[in-house]
Amino acid sequence: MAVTIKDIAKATGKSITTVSRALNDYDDVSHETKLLVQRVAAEKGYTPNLWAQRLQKQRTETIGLILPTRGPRLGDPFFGQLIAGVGDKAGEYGYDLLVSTQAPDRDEMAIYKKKLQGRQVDGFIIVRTRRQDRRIDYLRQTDFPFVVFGRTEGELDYPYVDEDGVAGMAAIIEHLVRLGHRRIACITPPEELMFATYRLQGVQEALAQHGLDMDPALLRRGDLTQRGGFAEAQALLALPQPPTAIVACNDLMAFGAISAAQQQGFVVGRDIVITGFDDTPWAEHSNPSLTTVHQPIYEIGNMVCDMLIRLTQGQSLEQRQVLLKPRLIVRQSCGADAS
Amino acid sequence: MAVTIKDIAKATGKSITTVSRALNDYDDVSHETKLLVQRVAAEKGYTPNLWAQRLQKQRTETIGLILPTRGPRLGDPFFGQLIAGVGDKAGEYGYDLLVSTQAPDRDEMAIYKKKLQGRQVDGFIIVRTRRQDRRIDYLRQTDFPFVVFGRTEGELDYPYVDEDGVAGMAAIIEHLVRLGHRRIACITPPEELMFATYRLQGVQEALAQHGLDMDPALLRRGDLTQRGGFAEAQALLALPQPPTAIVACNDLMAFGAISAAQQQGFVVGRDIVITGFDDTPWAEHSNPSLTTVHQPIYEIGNMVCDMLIRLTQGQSLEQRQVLLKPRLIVRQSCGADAS
DNA sequence: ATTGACAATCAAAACGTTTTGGTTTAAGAT
DNA sequence: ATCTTAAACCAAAACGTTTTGATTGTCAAT
Repeated sequence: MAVTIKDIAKATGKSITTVSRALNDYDDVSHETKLLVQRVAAEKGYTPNLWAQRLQKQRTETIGLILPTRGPRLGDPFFGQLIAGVGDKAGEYGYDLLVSTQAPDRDEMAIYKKKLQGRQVDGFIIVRTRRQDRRIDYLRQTDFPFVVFGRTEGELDYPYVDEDGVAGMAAIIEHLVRLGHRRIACITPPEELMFATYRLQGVQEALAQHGLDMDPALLRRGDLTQRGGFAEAQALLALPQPPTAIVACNDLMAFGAISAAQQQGFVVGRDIVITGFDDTPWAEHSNPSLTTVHQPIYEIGNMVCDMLIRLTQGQSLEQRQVLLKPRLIVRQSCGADAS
Repeated sequence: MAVTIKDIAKATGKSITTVSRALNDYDDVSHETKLLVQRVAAEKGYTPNLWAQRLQKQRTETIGLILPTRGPRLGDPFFGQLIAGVGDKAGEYGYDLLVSTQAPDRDEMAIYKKKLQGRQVDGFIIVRTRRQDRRIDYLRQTDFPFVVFGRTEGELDYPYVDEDGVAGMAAIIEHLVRLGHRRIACITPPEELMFATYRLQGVQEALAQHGLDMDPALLRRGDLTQRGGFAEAQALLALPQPPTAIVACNDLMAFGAISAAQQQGFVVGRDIVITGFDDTPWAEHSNPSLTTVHQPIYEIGNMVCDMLIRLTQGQSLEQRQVLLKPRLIVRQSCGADAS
């Protein structure tokens, strides 16, 4: 059936030891033997059995990514780009990417435990961090390699890559205040997510710096989906004193808010301005194009994967903790000209 | 370090054979021994080493999904939903999902070969089929399990799930013709993709049934991205005799076409109508909401994964080849009232 | 007392590969 | 001729688990 190292040994007249050492370029195997073994292996289509290798070498060369959601929410381009970034970098190193989705009937921590205790992955990438994140607590407690896209509350003594959401949202608020907006609403993510805290903090601090208090009625809790953004924007626009600006904490919710505004006859960018956060690939080409904060999700995927693989290979990281500077992208949804 | 079966054997005073058979519920192990072994294993946090199991059992319980693209294009909700559908179903069976990214260039087959020859997966899910698809040719030739989302040219003697793109596009054309449109443009996918052929066939046959020929100037080749749809719609709208309707073969390109039309001052749904295909989660909430053909990508992901796992477990499939009936979803982008 | 059946357990082999440490041969130095 | 060294190769053990087939002890029937 499948070609094994024994088949190559038989065909070459060498021992399985020599075949193995020839294929792995040991210096105590002659050049002639190496060429012979490698030729025969290629002819017969021999590929090492990975399970046998992993068992013997006690290495998996596999990255674990457990997506903290399931179902159609994975249509959110955030996840697609992240998987792309992680997957492409893992592929460069010859590592595998093991993806799991989180079903509601399955205990999240059980999945982590099973893969860790079964030594199925060399490390995990953690995404969409919560303020108190038991995933991170567990991995620290077991001293198992991981890298985080995001941060948590408390001691940040683990490697992470994050974008400065405080500064990003502050940049948006400052831009809107400069445009003359004083009644600014905010649609935030679910509060257990750590980035919700940072982004709201950025909004509130920037408002305070301009002597503006946020009217509590202008603070809505969204669920990161377009549908959620649509619903919250409808509620905001129905207020006795509706906002002149809606600051959504991610692009998806901003798209939903734009739809809600447009359906009520508002011209977005003139009658009301709406902003997002992420700069998903779609933001530039939507109508109107979306003002947002650029977050290089694909590149972050590359970075966290690179860091994790280096960690699992015993290499030191040049930077253990990276906080990316946000970049404000001004487009039509806040009134800028098409560009 | 990690708890092995030897540790449990030592702690229980039983042989490793008995421990294994107790954990795997063999009927020749006493109930008392089973309880003892299972208790000790739980206390010590024992999880079997998966590589050892896979080596011994010659089973991987892993599904291979090699996404035929790289980089930010994975932000396309098609891929996110597919991964969700496959991942959720794999999780239900306790199977792993191994995701790789690889553009369809000359290295593509090397990844398939490596995973197949290394017995790293039990089977593959193939997506975004081409008219001549060397992936499918290779898997058939090697008699390796796979299930396809889509079809190819020629003999369809493999298990697949697809949606009837001919009928779906025909339904759109008929709807537009009924609305009075006679100058209908079409933005197709790259022609090597098999579904491009089916969808264009649906367009052309439906037009012919109404005595309409497609003006070659109204046939544009897109690349499935929003940006591509934008560019093609711009070209179409710049024609001396622009179309009154643009039929895009996927939602992303339709969104791009909508943006292009709106930027030129057209009211989509009144001045021009635009349709898509997929019914991505965003189609309903965009502005205007998009008329499209529903394609249950998440459910298809479930189905192909289910079929593949059954195949790898030696079960027969109730249906080896599923052609889903399309469902036309009429929304505002073709002039329907908001609903 | 002997034999047969059954419950329960266990040693050994197996899976495919890598690594450790041993063996053999040939060449060069003494 | 003898000893040493280096090149090249190989047998055995190892990795952790599962499966096969053997063994042991007990009980019931003859």
